[in-house]
Amino acid sequence: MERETRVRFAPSPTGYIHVGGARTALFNYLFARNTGGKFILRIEDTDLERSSEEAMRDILEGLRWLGLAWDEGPQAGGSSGPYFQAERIDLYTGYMNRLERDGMAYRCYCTIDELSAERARAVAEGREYKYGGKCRCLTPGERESRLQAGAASVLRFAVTPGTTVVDDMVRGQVSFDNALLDDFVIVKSDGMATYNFAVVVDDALMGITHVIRGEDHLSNTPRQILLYKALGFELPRFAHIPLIMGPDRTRLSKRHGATAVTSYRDQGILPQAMINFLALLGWGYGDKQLFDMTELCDLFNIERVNKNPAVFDTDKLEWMNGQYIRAMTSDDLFQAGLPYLLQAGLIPEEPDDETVLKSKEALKLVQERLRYLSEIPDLVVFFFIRPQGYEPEAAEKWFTRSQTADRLEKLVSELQGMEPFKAEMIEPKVRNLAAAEEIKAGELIHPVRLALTGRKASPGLFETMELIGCEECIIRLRKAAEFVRERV
RNA sequence: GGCGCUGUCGUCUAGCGGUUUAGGACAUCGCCCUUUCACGGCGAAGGUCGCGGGUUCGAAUCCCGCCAGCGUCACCA
Repeated sequence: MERETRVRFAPSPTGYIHVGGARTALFNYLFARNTGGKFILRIEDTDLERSSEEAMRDILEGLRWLGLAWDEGPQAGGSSGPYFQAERIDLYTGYMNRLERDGMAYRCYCTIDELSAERARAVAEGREYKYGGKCRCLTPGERESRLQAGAASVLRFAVTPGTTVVDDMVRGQVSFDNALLDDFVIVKSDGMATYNFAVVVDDALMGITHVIRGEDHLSNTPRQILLYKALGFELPRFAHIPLIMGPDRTRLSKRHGATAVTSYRDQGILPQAMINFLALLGWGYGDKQLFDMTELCDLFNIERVNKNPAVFDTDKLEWMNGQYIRAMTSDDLFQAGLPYLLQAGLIPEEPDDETVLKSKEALKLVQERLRYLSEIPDLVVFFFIRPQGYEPEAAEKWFTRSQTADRLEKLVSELQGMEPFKAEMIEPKVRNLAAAEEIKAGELIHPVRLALTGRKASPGLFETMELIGCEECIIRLRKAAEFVRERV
């Protein structure tokens, strides 16, 4: 029996969660579910300067919204905590000391100023900069005297010559010459472990079996492998997934507009659509385009992740969102649309049954034209509020002749007292009137639509009329007739 | 600059030496449906598979070189 797979998503709470991070989290999640393993969330919050409570909340909220539930981590608990790196710092000291004692790491007394001067010099001379290993050659005596003097120091890992190969599940074998790695810092002068050191210890202690992360970490991997070996930890499998880029093919950033997961939520992207879209960025399964989470968990396979970076293009996301919106039940659509109706002030905080019913009907009528939930208010206003004006372009076309006013009024008398006021009964009335007037149905339908909705486009006219209601239709038709007369 | 990764329609991708006149999806355009807008259906356009060599009877698929893009080179994670 193989060891249970354990993967982790380890964001640092230095900013909101963006689509790239979400995609990394998703692939980890899918891998865990696919292999029957555990998905762990660890917060890398050791950079107190840049970490914030707010970013933390955004990350948790974003993951939860996407449905990427973590098996272990903040608010979920687990037996390999703590899950905040800031609370794990004591765990590192033993390992630091061991490396130093075993001579695999050494104290370096070079100051930041010295080093940056050295680097500046190298850059000025067009050489590449690499730490020279000056302090590696300190004699025991020199070390002792610096220690006595209480000089500040960092701990550097003593890289030994050779080649380190990363056996990557998506990229295959990638080898690095150790000579190109300088003696990197593993403990900062304040005693805190650096990222490279901390991840290794954390991942090892948490029993992480597969490290799935962005390709930007690939070049750090040989250093980490060296550390795993030095510490005697079992190596995890690595999988470096391609980066997500902006349309200009540079790494996606705020510059490219909306990249925050929560901003898509606010625009009314459904989490299922976001998940589906993200999954298809770097992964695919034949010609199939639409996958729900269950299918994804079932079919996901890290070996099928492709190596090339993908451009984040929301066209397809919008289409997918439309697909998912159309697949919603009336109740689900109402629940999802409610915040938008509320925010637009179209319905009260605690709507009565009649309003709820009407809202559901309205949403049903616009369901197939939605791409974002945020489009809802604009598409349904006229069901709730009498039009305040008419789209000029449409008025120009349909509201220019006095006959139109006559016809609108004739329709009013047709409609008066109609009972029940149903689409299938309204339709013949309108069509018959058009016939009687010897005009095509459209010639009447268009002005009526404009009169009732103020728009040139709307859901089917007869269904729209039914929902607006007989009385209100009559009022609107009369107002429009009046408007036309004044205009001509 | 060193190192590393990547390179198939505008975008996401299928393709793993022959059944490929390179397939699908989004976007675009056209037609149909139709009271409008959508939805849906049908169809079109769009790729000299980064470029150049080679291997092979045969290459998008294998090899080499080049070019381009990206990533990474911190006491940041």
